[in-house]
Amino acid sequence: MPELPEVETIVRDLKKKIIGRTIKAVWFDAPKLIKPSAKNLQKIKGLKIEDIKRRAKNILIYLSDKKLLLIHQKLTGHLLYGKWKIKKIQNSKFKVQSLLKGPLEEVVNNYIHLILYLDNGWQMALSDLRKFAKILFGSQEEIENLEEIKKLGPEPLEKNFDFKKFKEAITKKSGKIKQVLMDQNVIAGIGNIYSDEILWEAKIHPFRTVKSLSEDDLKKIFWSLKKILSEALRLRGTSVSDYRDPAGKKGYYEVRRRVYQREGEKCRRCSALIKRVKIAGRSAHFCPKCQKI
DNA sequence: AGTTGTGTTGAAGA
DNA sequence: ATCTTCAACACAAC
Repeated sequence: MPELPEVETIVRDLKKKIIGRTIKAVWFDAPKLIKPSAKNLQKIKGLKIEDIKRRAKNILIYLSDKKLLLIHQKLTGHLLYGKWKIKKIQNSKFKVQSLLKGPLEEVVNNYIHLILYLDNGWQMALSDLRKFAKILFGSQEEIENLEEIKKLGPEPLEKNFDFKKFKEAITKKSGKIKQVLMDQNVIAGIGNIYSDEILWEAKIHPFRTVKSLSEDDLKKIFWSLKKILSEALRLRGTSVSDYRDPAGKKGYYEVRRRVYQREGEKCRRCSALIKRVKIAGRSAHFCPKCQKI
């Protein structure tokens, strides 16, 4: 599940590889993922990759001719950089196969549904097991001005995101703190993994309402947010299930996890057993002893 | 072997 | 408006 640290890792790695390259051809087998239409994506041929940025969990690939390719990897998508061949098997079926040995051969990297062929003989591909990803191709102006992009909350790792901005953002919403932290229009880039991790670090129960939080509680959450997200970014993200970097390799935050998917294991602070409960259809992990209501 | 969990987002329902 | 539920999809685990 790519959240801010994972998406940022992908963007930074891709920057080193594909900026300056021209797209020679495009292949895909899941046209439903592509908006406004898959046919329209053919117009990407011949365009040059000028820059890559991240906004929330979106990857923005800036192209020549003032065009923009937006990719949201959703749950199981991740961009890869490598070389593949499309192998035909009987009755018009086919299989995408990595030509490079190593991590790219791993099963999680073999749900390729989009390939951009670059002018250096390499390719950028999207692997997405569940086919939830969103691919948007259009003019820079058109995509940057989409309501869903414009209404996104502030970027939490930016230097100018201070406690004042955090408090402003978080207190404009009501509800449980975990849900508010995951709201992309409050703060951009936090999902299920890091909301659990941040609240454990801050010793705040995920069910606490924003209204019930003291100034001191908010400060603890703010500093935990900065600490956890930057640590996860430094460790190149979490690969509990299918996230991989563009080389197909895992992130290292997995081994440092405090609570996420550690139900029944010992709390790293007090040795109580980590609990998992449902909140609005998704699971929240927390320590029942350190994180009191 | 059918059911459930997985977790992002937008849309639909209440 | 604001909340919750669901659908999109594939696979593992039970």
